[in-house]
Amino acid sequence: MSVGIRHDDLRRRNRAMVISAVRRAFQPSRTEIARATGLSHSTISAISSDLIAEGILAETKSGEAVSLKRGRPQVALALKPEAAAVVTIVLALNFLSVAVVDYAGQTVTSEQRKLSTLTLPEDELIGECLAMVRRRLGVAGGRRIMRMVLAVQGTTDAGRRTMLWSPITPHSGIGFADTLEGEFGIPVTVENDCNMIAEALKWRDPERYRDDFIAILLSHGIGMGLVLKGELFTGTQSSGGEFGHMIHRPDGALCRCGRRGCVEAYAGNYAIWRAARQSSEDEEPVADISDADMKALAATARAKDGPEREAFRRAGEAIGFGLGSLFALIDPAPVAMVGIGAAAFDLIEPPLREAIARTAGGQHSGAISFAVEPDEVPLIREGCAMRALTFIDQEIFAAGAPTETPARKTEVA
Amino acid sequence: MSVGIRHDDLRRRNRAMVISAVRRAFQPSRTEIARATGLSHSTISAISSDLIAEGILAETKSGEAVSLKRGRPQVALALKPEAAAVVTIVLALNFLSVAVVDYAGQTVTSEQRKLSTLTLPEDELIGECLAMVRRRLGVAGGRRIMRMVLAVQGTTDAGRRTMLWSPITPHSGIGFADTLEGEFGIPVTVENDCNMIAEALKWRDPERYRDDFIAILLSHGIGMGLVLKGELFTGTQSSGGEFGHMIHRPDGALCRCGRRGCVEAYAGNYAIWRAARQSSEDEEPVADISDADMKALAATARAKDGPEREAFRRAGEAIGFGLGSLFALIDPAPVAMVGIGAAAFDLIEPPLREAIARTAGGQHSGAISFAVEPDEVPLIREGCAMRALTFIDQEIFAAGAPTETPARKTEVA
DNA sequence: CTCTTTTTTTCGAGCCTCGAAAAAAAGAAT
DNA sequence: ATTCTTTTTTTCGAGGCTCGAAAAAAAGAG
Repeated sequence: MSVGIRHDDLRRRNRAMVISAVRRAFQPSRTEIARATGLSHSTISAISSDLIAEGILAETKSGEAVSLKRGRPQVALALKPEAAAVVTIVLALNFLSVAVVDYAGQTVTSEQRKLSTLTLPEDELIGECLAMVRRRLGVAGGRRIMRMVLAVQGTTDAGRRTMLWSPITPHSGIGFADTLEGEFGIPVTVENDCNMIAEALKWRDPERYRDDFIAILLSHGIGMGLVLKGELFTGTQSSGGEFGHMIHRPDGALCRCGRRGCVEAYAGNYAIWRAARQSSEDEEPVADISDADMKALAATARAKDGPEREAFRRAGEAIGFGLGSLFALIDPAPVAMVGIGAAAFDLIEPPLREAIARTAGGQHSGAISFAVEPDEVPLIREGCAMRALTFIDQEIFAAGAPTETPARKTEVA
Repeated sequence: MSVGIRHDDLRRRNRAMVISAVRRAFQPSRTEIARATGLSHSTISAISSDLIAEGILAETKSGEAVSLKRGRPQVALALKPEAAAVVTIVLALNFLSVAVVDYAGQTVTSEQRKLSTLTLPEDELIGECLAMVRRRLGVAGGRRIMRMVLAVQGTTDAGRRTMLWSPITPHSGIGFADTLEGEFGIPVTVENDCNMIAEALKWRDPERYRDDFIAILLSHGIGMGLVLKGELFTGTQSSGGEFGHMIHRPDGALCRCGRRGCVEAYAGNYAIWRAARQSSEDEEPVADISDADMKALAATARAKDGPEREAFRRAGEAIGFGLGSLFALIDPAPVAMVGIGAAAFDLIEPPLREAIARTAGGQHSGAISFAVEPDEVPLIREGCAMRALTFIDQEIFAAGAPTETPARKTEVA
């Protein structure tokens, strides 16, 4: 049962509202914040002057944005870039990327490289992450890093501290959060990559991706990030939302997860590849397929009506029926198709729409809109950054300065 | 974006917390409320004395519950039955039931009868509801009815004012809420029956049905009520959660909804009936099957291994794969099987568990626990009552009396 | 009949938000 | 150039709310 509201919670929550309003809007004035939050001008004035004094917000002289109206001009408030910084770590198949992002959301420094995640021993995989973070922290100088977020394909535990399982490595149960916190002394969470994509879309296009939407990652496997009623949906015991492992055909094609008939076993890159080569559905999935190979496959499918086109058709059908089942549960919502598979969405869309129209969930299937974004890595990185920054907003800065005690010396025994 | 907390919201929310704590616990003392809400004793004292003065709560002298400890004995607080009352209306296939329930949750008067919902014209169907409510209100005397809730199979609109579609009647888009409000001048909502079952389970066994669980109604059709993170899950455009219309086998058996391959097309009573008679999967579903017939079918299936047993096996399989897909999305959770179909759960469970074990969502399928409750009507009624009562708690009584102003004369010019 | 223990109420302090009024900072009008 | 308007922002006192500490209440124990 949720707990009552203490008196001091009030300030904390309203501070959080103000910070959130500033992050959401582009440099709003105090008046705009008052309107957005429904709080009075006096309250906004008091809170914002506190936040400025604490170095969290700053007034921007900048634009002078030529006021066409008369009256006292509005003073724009902005997040102070130096107030904090965060580290994002994106770990994908054969790929690692680290960035430092300031409090206003600008990237300070970043690095990325290829590495063989499938063959690397566990300690070396972790070592590569640590080394890259260490290098970037060196470059980022004396910034006050307050949070790190690591995104990875696969499932995490509910506390978002451990990668339970991932297709990018044979190792499971890697406690990234503990390791990184031990090394750098900064709070860390481990997040599902598709959830971060969904988070990023919310910030990129809040008009379209507002309360309810679905991000589907079409890649070697199939992932999903789901936002319901404005909140990122996560499972109760894990990161949840394993759209790729909904059952498309009971006892059907062999999936990478070892079961049969999952959506992914028809729509993942390896499944399309397998079907295009007219291999048996019982054949073990291959480990990795290059983007170039998948593009070539799509080109062949576009050129002539052969097994390649049929493979994409079956992929679209699987996703269509999967979405139909999902929509039966949650009602139709906008969909973003992300990842290399989205580059072949022209092949997938017609059978997908045909399939979804044959389901109860796809009742108004014509009205369901799909957006396409083939490059997932920038989205994942943005999602990590926004997640880390909003954590600082809500959990650290909203709490305010530790009620004077001007010079407290922490003893280290 | 959610709105800031005004100062007067504070009291309202904490009053709601106190009322909710009293409804949840059995006659708690002020001390127990303080512990449950995390608020201070002084605050609880102030709020509860207000609520007593307003006639919402009352101290119970009753039990004297032999205090074994020394010290000032705790004074139990209880909801005052006369503070309000609600009307519940349960509309099911060929069945109508109305009850008046007092603020403490005790049934004051109730009535139920059979009627042919499938053949009744729309206005007569509505007329029967109105007449039964009118009769019960007559019996209930001068109680302050503050809310009505009508539960019905099928989908409602997001505002819960209109029954969009229901299998119990050929008519669609019936605006029950407007009609009832127009007739009785009391706020009304229209709810999905399975959602009310889930609501009731939360109150009946809060240990088991706490944050995440699933209620599945096995009846002529298949319905679901889903609770996630303690909140009843509803779709964004409708009542949502159409588990029965997730796709089990693409292009498979003909469903009552007109599509093919839905879970319901294998696991609904009509589907089991159709399969047991070895009819084609293309055969139009029959309109209704009596409970006695279904029980006889189950008895035959138990007695010998024939098409009847196979029909139940396929039903279990469909539900198992459906749950597997659902669990892929939300992680496994406790399940309650409700309705006449649950009386044959012994036939359904083994193939269900076998199927779910073959899905990624059913990873720890042995640990998934099923409870069985064949009689759904009392659950639906309880759910309606609790939903109506908690609405009064949160939205009406939490707001408090209209700030004294002992004799304010409103001028009408 | 006087302790001890536990629950409940009372009371003053400290915050917080709000509305009204004042101050500030411009453009428009004279 | 100076005086209106207009709009934004700050200031200030009032009113509420919760909290902790202390007091009061209501028992059982000794």
